[in-house]
Parts: sequence; structure tokens; C-alpha cells
Amino acid sequence: MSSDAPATGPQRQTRQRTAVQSVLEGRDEFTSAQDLHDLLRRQGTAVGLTTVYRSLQALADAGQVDVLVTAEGQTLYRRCSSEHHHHLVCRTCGRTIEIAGPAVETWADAIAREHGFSDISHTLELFGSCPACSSG
Amino acid sequence: MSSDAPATGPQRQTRQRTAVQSVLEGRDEFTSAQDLHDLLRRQGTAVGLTTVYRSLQALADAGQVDVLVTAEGQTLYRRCSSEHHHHLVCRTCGRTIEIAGPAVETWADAIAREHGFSDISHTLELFGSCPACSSG
DNA sequence: TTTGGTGCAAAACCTTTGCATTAGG
DNA sequence: CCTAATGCAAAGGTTTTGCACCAAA
Repeated sequence: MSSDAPATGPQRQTRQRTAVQSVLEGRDEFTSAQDLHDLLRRQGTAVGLTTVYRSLQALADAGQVDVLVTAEGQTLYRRCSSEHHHHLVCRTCGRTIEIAGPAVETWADAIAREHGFSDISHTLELFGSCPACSSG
Repeated sequence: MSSDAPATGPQRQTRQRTAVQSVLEGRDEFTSAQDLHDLLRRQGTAVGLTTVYRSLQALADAGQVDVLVTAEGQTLYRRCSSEHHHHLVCRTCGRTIEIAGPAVETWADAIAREHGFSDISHTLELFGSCPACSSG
């Protein structure tokens, strides 16, 4: 699924939206809406939780942030290069490394075609313990 | 993560557990606890929603069902061969095909080691339109 | 001015937990 | 009998929605 809707982007640039975007810029880890909300508050730029959710949805629709759902069902967001890629996430400290794996894309397409499926998309995330966390 | 705990399996075989298991046996698609609960009721074998959840957790712990979290954060279950594998799911009709992709396992381990990560696990699901649904 | 954006409070959802009751072994 | 399992009701946690007010353009 290579996106689709022309993504009727936001029409007004507000203080809140700018704040949400800027916090995301400064983060490398996947973060939940609630955590983002806390960060904003501590940072002094108060933004309603509802607005954080709405801003993130908008950014996601516009393809400006990656969305990931944890095994617990919580939705996490992260700014990203608009290209397709995956992540290697440390399950202890959350450190994230972007991975471009054309090999997987190729494999996925082959498998799909083999079964007659079309319009393929896929989700793939790697989890593990990073050097720092596994040394303990 | 290739499971772990000897999975202190259930100690008693009850009418409810049997019912949940049998419904899963007859299904090829990933199904939510709530839908399973509805199916059971319509089928005449009433089981409390709580029990459905608990039974599914037990089955998941025992490695007898696959667990998958949708993009909406809903948890879906499906009976499966206990080996590690992935799925190719039709996003229209839900038809599911099991895929054994050692290639991905190998690739994931390589990438992880390359970054010094250990104790690797991963999630991978393919979505697309099956032959029947894409012909329309 | 116009209309999209904001945010509080409340609702909607899915899932888990407390606890008295039931029933498998 | 003994204790795991059940199921209702209530709690918990995340995300969405209703609506009056605010502010970007």
C-alpha cells in the first residue's frame, strides 16, 4: 500500500501543531501520544492530550511519522524519513535503529505473488537487547 | 524469542475451554476475543467473555494459538502449528495463509548481530488482496 | 469574519481484575 | 473435598467524540 489519499493536510499552522512536530524532531525513539503529551508539558509547551492525538493522526495520514502498535496494543509514533524501512528496537531502553531491508521487500513480494495476492504491504519490526542493555 | 516457560498449562478441562478450542479449530481467520465470544453464543455454547479472554491467554501462553495485534490495537487469535512462521492475510476477506520464511529469520539475526543486539525476536505480517478479492 | 483548531469532560472500546459461586479431579 | 475455573460487575488504560470557545488566515 503506497499510501493513497492526497492527504488533505492541515490548513492552519498552530502553536500546538508546531510543538508536537518539534518534539518529534528531537526524538529518536518511538513514543506514545501520552508520553509526548507529558514531554510537552514538562517542556513548558502545554498542549491538550486530545490535540496531541489529533496532531499525530494528521502527521501519520500525511506520512510524516511512522506508526507502530506494540504487542500491548499501544500506538507509538516516530518521525521518519518518508522512505519505507523497518526498525530494530531495544526492548529495554527503547533505542531504535532504522533499517532499510530491500531483501525483505523482495521476499515479501515474491511470496505474495506466489499465492496470487496483490497490492501487498507488510509490517516488520525487530526487537532485542542492545549492547548497552544486554551487558548487564 | 522462541517461547520459554514450560507454560504451566491448564489443569482442568472444562466445557468452556473445550468450546473455545473447538471454535478455533474450525476457523482459518484471525479472530478477536469478542467475535469468538459472539460465535460461541450463536452456536449455542454460551461462555463468558472473561473466560474467552482467559482461555485465549492460556492457549497463547501454551503456544497453541498465534497472536496478532492489528493496526487498531485489537488482539486477534488463530490456531496454528506451533512452529514459528508468519502470515499472508487478505485485507478484504481475512483469508490467511501461513508462511514459513527461514530467510527472514536468518536476515533478522544477521541485522541484529550486526548492530550488537542479542535475544532477538521479530514481528512480520504480510497484507494484500487475495485472488478472489482483487479480481473485482 | 470565517471556519478550522483546541481542550475539557464524557463516552467508547478493549482488556483485566476482584470476588463469590460452580464444578472438575 | 479441594481448589482451579467461571462469570458478573467494576475498574483500568488508551483513544475518540461532543461541543463551546479560540485564533489563524
